[in-house]
This record gives sequence, C-alpha cells and structure tokens, in this order.
Amino acid sequence: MSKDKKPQQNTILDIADALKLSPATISRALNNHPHVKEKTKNDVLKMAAQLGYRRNQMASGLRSNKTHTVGLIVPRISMFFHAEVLTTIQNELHKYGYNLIICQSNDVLSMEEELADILYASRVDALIVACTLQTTDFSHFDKLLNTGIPVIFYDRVPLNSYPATYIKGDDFRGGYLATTHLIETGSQRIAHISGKLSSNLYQDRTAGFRKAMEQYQLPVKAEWVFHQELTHENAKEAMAELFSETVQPDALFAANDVTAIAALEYAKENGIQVPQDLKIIGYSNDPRTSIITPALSTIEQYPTKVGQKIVSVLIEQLKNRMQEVGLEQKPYVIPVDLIRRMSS
Amino acid sequence: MSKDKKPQQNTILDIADALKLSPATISRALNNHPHVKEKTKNDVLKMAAQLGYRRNQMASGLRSNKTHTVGLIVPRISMFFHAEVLTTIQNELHKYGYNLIICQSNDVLSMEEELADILYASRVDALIVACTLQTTDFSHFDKLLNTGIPVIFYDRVPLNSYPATYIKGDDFRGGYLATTHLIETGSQRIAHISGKLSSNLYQDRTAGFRKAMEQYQLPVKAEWVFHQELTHENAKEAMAELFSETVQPDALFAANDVTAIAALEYAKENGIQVPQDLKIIGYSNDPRTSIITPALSTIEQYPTKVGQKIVSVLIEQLKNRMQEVGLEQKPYVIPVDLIRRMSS
DNA sequence: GTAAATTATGAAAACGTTTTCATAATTATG
DNA sequence: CATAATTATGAAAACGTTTTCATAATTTAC
Repeated sequence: MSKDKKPQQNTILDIADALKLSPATISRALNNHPHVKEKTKNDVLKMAAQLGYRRNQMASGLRSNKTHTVGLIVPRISMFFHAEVLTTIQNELHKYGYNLIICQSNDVLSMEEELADILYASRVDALIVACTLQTTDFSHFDKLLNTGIPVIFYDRVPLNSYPATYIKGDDFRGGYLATTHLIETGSQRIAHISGKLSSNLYQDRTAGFRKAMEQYQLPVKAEWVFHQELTHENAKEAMAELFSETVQPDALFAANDVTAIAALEYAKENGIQVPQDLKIIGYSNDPRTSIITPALSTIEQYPTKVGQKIVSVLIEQLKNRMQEVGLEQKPYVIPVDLIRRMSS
Repeated sequence: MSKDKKPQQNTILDIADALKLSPATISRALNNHPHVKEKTKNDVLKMAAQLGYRRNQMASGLRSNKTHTVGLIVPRISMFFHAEVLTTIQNELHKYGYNLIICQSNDVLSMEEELADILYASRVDALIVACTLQTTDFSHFDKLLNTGIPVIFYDRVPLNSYPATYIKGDDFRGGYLATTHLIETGSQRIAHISGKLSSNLYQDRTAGFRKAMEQYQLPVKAEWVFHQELTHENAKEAMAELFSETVQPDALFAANDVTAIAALEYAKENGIQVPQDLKIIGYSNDPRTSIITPALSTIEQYPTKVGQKIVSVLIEQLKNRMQEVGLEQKPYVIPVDLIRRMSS
C-alpha cells in the first residue's frame, strides 16, 4: 500500500527547484512581498498549489518569532458563559489568521500557573485569561508580559493594580440592577447567596447589592448574605438555613444561575411559591433559566460582545506591539442588562 | 520602567555558557536522556529554573518534527455534547503533555476544508474531527493521513469506507431504545423528526426507529417522518403540520433535544397534554431536558466516555506511529442509555 | 544614451533546538 | 595494569523558513 511511499512534505526548496528560483524569492512570493514580479508571484502560487505545499509554521515561527497562535486559559470550557465567549473569540481570531490554543484550569490555581508556563513555552503571540476564583497573585503571568506578549484578562480579572488589560462585565451594576428590581417589585427581606470574595466577580456583585439596599434603606442581615462556592449543593444548604428560621426572606439574589436554579428547586420541593412567597433572580442568563418553570429572571452579560471586544483589543495590541508603541492598559467594561421573567 | 530592559528569552545556550557545558548536553539533560550524569542533570535543571528558561517549542518542533499539539475541528464549541467531549479531551491530553488547538467549522463544509489545511500547516501531531452535517467527501483530510498524521473522527463520521479511525455513539441503538420505550409505554402513532440523511447520525437514529416500529408491527407514516435541519423553528413548523391533521400522533421521537424542547413548547402552547396526549423523547441529554417541566426523556450519549476513548485511541496511535506499526482502523462504538423522565 | 533610481532576485546567515558522529572520561574485565 | 566496554560530553549539521545584504535587471530622468 502506502508502506513504501515516503510521507513527504513539500518545502519551499522544492518549489524553488521546480521553478529555478531561489528559496528567498519563493518565500517573498508566498508572503506577497512588494518586491516580487507579478508573473513570478503567480508562477510560485501555481506551483505551490500543484505540489500541495503548506508553510511549515514551526520553521516560519522560529525565524520570524511569530506563531499566529493565541493562548486561552479558562476555568471550564463547558460553562455556558465561557463557552459562548470562547466560541466568539475563536471565530473572530480566525478572521485575522490566528489559531487558538484552549486550556482549562478547572478552577485550580496550580493548573493555571502550569498552563501559563506551557503557553509561554509555546511562544503564543498573546494570552487571554479568565482566572480561577482563587487567583489573587498574578506573578505567573510576569514572564509573558516581560517578554512583550500581550496578556488580556476577562471576566475574572486582577483585583490589584496588575499592569495588564482587562475586559469584564459590569458586575457592580448587575448586582445593583438585580437588587433594585427585587425591591421595586415589592420585596423587603432580601437574601443574597454570593461566591467567595477572593474574586472580583462577587466583590462587585455583592457591592452592587449592598448599594441598592442602602439606597432603599433596607437592612442587610448578616445571616442572609452567604459567601460560598456556588454549587448546586451549597445553594440548597443555604436555602435550608434561610428557611429554617421564623423570619424568612421574600426574595433572593443569587450571584449565579446554578444557585438560582437550585434555590427554585428547593422552593418547589418545600411548597414555597415563586414568585408569590419568594422572588428569585440569578446571574448570567444561562439557557436553563429561560426554560425552567417559572422562568428565572437573571442578568444578561452579553458573552458575544465580550468575546468581540477581547479580540478587537487584542488585535490592536498586536499591531501596536509591532510598532513598539506603549500599550494603554485601561479596563473595558461591558454593560449588562436585567432580564425580567416569571420568578420575580 | 521596563522600557529599556530588552525582553530577553533565555535559550539553551545561556545555560550552556553559565555552566561551561555544550548545548548538546543541556538539551540531553532537559530531556533526561539516559547518557547524562546525574549531577550534570541536576545542575542543568537548577540553572534552567534560575534563568527562567522555557523550551522554545518552535525550535524543538522544527528539529524533532513533533509539536506536541493536537488539532480539533468541531461544528460549534458551545453545543452541549461537543463542549463536554472537548472538555474531556483537553483535560486528558494535558496529562500526556499535549496542547489542543480548537477550531470551529460552524457546520460549514468550506470552513472545515480550510481548517484542515491550516492545521496541516501547523503540523499538528494528530487531528480530531467531528464533521459538518454536509460532509460526505473527506478528501480534504487526505494530506494529513498521507503524511502519517493520525486523524480520528468522532460523532459525525465518514459514511463510506474512508480509511480513518472513528468513535461514535450507538445511534442505531439510541433510536431503537427511544422508539421501543415509546411503544412500551403505550404509544401507537409515533412521529419522528430527524435530521438530513447526509449524516450518519440521523441515518442511524432513524434506522433504529424503523427497526423498532417494524418489530412491533407498527406502521410508519411517511408524512410523520421529517428529515430537516434540527432547529427550534423547523421543529415548531413540523409540529404545526403534524397537529393540523385529524389523525394526530400520540408520541414523538425527536432526533435531538432542541427539537424535543421545541415540541414540548408547541404542545404547551396548544393545550396538548404531555405525556397524556403526546409522549416526547429527545436525544443527547442536554441539561435543559432535565430542568424543563415536564422533564424530557432522552438518550444519554456519555460525552465523557467518548472524550476519554478518543484520547486513549489517539495516544495509542501516536505511540504506534513512532514504532512504524500499521494502524488498525476499526470503529469504536460507545453504548448509549435511555433516560426516562416525565415526558413519556 | 548614460547615470541614477527603482525593482527583482540570489547567497548566506539566522532562529533555538535535536541528533549524529566522534571522542573523552570512566568503569569493568581479565 | 592494560584492554575492552561503557558512560558522558562536545562539534557540527540539520530542521524550513525569513531576512539582511549584495547584486543584477529594469525603468526613469536628463
């Protein structure tokens, strides 16, 4: 069969030989360098197609110090928000001729550190990161930045003044919108299940919550504000705690949709009418929230817009980098919106 | 600031200079080649850490003809089944030191062809593909296979005898299980909304449906079997058609969950009781099916198992390739299971 | 028609590894 | 202790491009 047929890759030299030209000219023709004759260019392109030539990215990258590859570190690919964002990023980057290496930290800090190292070794042209919820020190990205590789954070971003670009949803406003919505639809005793405050996400969402409560002069009961890992089980436990007391909340702002779904489940199981006895609002507009009965109110984060912004900023930085222009490192904030549904 | 500090990458030569050794020895030490003294190895590792050295993958790959990178072409990252599969693939490959370049065809054939070219140019060590629903010719993968690069298809796989490995769910059995379940719970007039027959997925699911109907000697009405793009809108239209007649179905086997969800929505909007008037079963066990009311019966495809199988087969092939052993190209079929819920 | 400017090409070095081949250092064998 | 076998290291080539510098070919200017 194809046992004896040596698997050969055609190189630039094969084209050069076939056309009696130098490899330099072939390279220039393929990269359509201005100083190459139109006819030569056509000849080369034709011969390249004929030989089934494809540029060897490793050789090209080694010499030119560009990989045309962007790295992405994300907690989990299958989380709805991140899946949407990275779908957009991949499609957008493709338009500019960039590949995307996608890695998952599984929300584990040591994995994130390892991946930063690996992607550095792979000499990605840029790196996009949504941190783990525990990342508070960002020095594992230093070597990238020091080498002039743009690093862009999104969603879960550095809290301190780490000198990188970041793009995030308006979590403060999201928290504020959710809470004022609950208040304006008549709630007075509002509970809040949020994540650990090590992440900017929950700091901001909770701050928005507090701001709204304060503005409407409603008390925030300490026992009604939870900061925990936002899993289904934890949410159920928090609900059990909330509803074991005689004074019970009449609304819940859940800092993610999984928690909101679990809360609704708890309510159904325990004869708590939603929204009559308890209003619920979640965060992220996961597709499940629109399909559950009653449909859950939530906050839309526009993952597609986030993805597009990331890529446009990234392309800009890559262009500037070539011109050795100093990078502006301001944060970009993507607006959020309230989605009203039956649960509130 | 760091304006004047030249962004330097340390190379193997810097380590060699620092230790008065040759680059060859450094390379061997870093790849822990057997013929290098324990002490030297330690010295090198220590110095490498001290200098913050990281192997340049492009140089390494160019010379050794290995990229330690696997390419993946998938219709859309955000489809639940694929998101789960590729989450698993990425996590598994990471254990073996492989990176993953993920690309989306957006279910467009020309894009798939382009991506095959790009990933070939990137000299990926292997390629994993879930084809578009229209792919019936697979010659754009020839150049990969001819160069000895393993290509593994999953889920949407070649129908003809294309000489590659493939891994798929047992779609025939899935269709059969779904249909017999509907029959055994008392349905007689069963409709079936399926996808275009250009894809193995729907050929097999529909074949399973027909087999079950035949076995129970139930008639298959031609007007009750749809082959169309499985979108929400198309599903609603098909439902409208089905329920515009005087004789109406008492059960529906939808070949994906989006269609099942849309059908349930239609039923709710039109006062059709599920499961009393109409039983519904979907396909894939999308998270939404368990959360909707009534919860939808469906077929579990075990995406995690699919992902694990892909990687284990892949690693095996990469190992064999080094030993120049001929690749066995049998198909692997992952079992499916029926998930019974309230809709049937 | 010659000089100057422009355009097109080639030779060779460079990118940072890995690997082959040769050789030096060490250990085992008798 | 000499020789053989083994182990550790180095020199140099190689991987396939891109790019610098030089030079050849062509066009423009006068």
